[in-house]
Amino acid sequence: MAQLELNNEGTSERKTFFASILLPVPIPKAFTYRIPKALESSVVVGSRVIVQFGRKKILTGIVADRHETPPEAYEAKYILEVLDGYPVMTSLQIKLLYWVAEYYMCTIGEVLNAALPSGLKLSSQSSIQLHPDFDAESGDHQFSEKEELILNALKHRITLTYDEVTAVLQQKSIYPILKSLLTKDAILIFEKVKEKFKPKKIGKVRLAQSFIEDNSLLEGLFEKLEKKPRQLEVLLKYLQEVPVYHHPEKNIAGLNKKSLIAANLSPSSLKTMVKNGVFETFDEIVSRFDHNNTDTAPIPAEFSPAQNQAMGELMEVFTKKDIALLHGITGSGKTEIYINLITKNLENGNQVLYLLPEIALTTQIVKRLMKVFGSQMGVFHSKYSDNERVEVWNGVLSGKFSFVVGVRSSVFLPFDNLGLIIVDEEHDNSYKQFDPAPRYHARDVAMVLAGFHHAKVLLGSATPSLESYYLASQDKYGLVKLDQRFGGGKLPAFKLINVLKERKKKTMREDFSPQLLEAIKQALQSQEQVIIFQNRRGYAPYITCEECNWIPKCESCAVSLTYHMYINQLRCHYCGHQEKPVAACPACGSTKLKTMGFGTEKLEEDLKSFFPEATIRRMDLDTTRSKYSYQNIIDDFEKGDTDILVGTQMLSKGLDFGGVNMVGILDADRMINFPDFRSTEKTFQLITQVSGRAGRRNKTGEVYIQTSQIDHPLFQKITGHQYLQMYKDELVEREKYKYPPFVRLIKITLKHPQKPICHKASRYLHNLLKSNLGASRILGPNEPLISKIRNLYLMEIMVKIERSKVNLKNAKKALRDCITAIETDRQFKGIRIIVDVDSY
DNA sequence: AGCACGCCGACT
DNA sequence: GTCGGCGTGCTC
Repeated sequence: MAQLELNNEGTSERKTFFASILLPVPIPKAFTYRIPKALESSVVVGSRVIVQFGRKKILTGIVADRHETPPEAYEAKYILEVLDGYPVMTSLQIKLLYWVAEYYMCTIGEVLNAALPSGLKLSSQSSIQLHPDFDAESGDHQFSEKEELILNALKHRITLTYDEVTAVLQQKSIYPILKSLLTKDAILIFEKVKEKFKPKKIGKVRLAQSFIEDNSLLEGLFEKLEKKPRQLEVLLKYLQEVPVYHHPEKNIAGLNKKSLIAANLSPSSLKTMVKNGVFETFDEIVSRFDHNNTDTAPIPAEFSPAQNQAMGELMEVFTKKDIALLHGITGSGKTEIYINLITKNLENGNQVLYLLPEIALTTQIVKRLMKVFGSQMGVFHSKYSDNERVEVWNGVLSGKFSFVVGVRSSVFLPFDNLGLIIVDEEHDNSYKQFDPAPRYHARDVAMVLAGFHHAKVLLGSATPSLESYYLASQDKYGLVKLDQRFGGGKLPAFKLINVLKERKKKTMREDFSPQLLEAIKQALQSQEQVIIFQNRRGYAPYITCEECNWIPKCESCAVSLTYHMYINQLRCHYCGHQEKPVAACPACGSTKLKTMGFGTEKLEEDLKSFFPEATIRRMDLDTTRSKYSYQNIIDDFEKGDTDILVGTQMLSKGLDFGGVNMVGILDADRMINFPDFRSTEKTFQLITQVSGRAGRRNKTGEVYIQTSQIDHPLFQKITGHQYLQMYKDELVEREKYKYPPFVRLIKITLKHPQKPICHKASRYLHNLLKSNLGASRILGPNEPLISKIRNLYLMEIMVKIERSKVNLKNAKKALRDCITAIETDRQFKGIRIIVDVDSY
């Protein structure tokens, strides 16, 4: 009987398993592959696999699902290989990817592309080699001259990549020739796959094991080396560092090659000893994140009464709600509260994610958190290399990092047990990804992620976004306030300067009012540091000819070129195009060219001439491109080496300086008048944040704002620290004109190299949308402020959807259909349509 | 997105 | 005739 059953089992059709594979390509679906029997147990949800995609491409994919239904329309290909012995993604993560793709209207592949560090992606490169059975002398085939060229090249090089073949042939079309060689069995085509992630290794040495097992051998060694003093030195140094007599087990771990040789010992002696079998060398894989200070410090200062109360309220709120907004003014000590909450969560065995805007991350706060949380904390930063990112990813996966501080893309890390997500500086718009899809908002994704994990979310800001504050006031989120500065510090005092008046009186020196200059002088005299804020980089936003008003423009974008003096270049801030400024106007020949407007670079230069004694530095995109330059500028300022720091909005993010007492804000008008429904909110946030850098514990900080609209109502709210008032007034406006938070905004951008086609397509799309969604929901089409970028003409359409889920889903479906209709219309061939959900 | 394949003009 | 241009359609 038993035999029979066994037979049955053997002959009955064996189950074949299939897997849906996510591939990092912008195609809106998963692909079904067959799981080979040998890999049946290792292919699980979240596994990283290698598959062939198309004729030759080989890609890394992620298993999203396993099932037994064979696809009907085609024959599934086999999964070629499973990388890693464990899944690199969790099922919750995959769920999140699908949510992001759905919500932000992009493909799952695009989301995967953003989520997976590129070090975890494999790419393949096609190469050719001689066919092993190929005999050049046999004369079975005739080869053309070009085919001979390739065969010859393959005699010298074992393999050639396609690029190299192109180089050998000096022509672009290589495929027919390769095909011909292939049919003649002269070559093989294969794919070279390379793993990008390289673990960091350090070279180490240790004594050969025989010396450890037998002490007498070691004694003998000393005798042998008596006449070789250089080698003896090496041996003695090693024994000094690794006391194998008393602790023989320490020999296994060995010693860093570098530290052995560092003490002026001879590398060649060591080499000889390795050759003679005294020492053996080996590599140790180490983490790129081994912090030299693993000593953790306890939570520093005691809570102030205000902090204590806020903490209590937060704990209370979290028993009822999953999301809380901590509205704490600058300097009120939000970080201590965060640390306390993080600690509590980690003690409960939960993971914690702490999100920060990009540039706030390089600074003090990371150092401080590192002191508290030590090696269980991972840092995920955009300036990190691929290898470093893969290590953080793996660290989260393995449990090494239970706490991650990171930028927006860290919402995609492989957490499996989150207890808390903190979104600090919640209002900051760098949480929203603009350019390549997925155009996601990390704060909003974080809330969904937290929902999957049943985790809490804490949003923190001194100037909360209108959206968050509105939801908090609607009781959707808990709201906790912290409105006293830690240690009794005072909020800065504002002084508004009417530049119109000063201009009339002709008292302005370049772009500085006499009041501002006097204040800077005073501050410098009392050894205080000064921050000057101007939200525009470069020297001058444009140059113009005094005779004919000609302005140099970018050849591929509809913008004037910004003049950068330090490199004497005109630069386009949209496409990066650079050119040398002309000496004479090409329109009229006049040499009277002057710079107009001002950026940080000009302010820096002017200040240098006004205050030649002072050390002045500049912080903007141009001075912070490299990995550590930002840190260096901050460090120098903290140390007091810099007297005046001129900078763009970078200055507003997460910095905390002790020595600053005054801040100057130039050209506030430009921010207020920016044509964007958020300009009021953004200006308020930016000025409040920059002002927050001013003021020490014992002294009230001063903030000088230069404006030509001194009566603008926003200034009263800023100078009076009236967030609530701003919020109320702004909400009235937003409701009246139907803007967020009352609706969801979806921005559609159409791009085409020909202006008429772009405009026509946008009109067609507009009409389609109107008839599908109702005219009141559609705005535009508008030509954006910058109507052409990189030789593509732009048009924008805004869609407004009421805040209810049913509407949003239906609306997106309709939107999708309308866009597809335009995309497939032959008259609009080449049109690119970009959808940005919750556009900023 | 790549990258084949196919059809078409232009140049040794 | 080949070479390279670009338009079109597919990828499990």
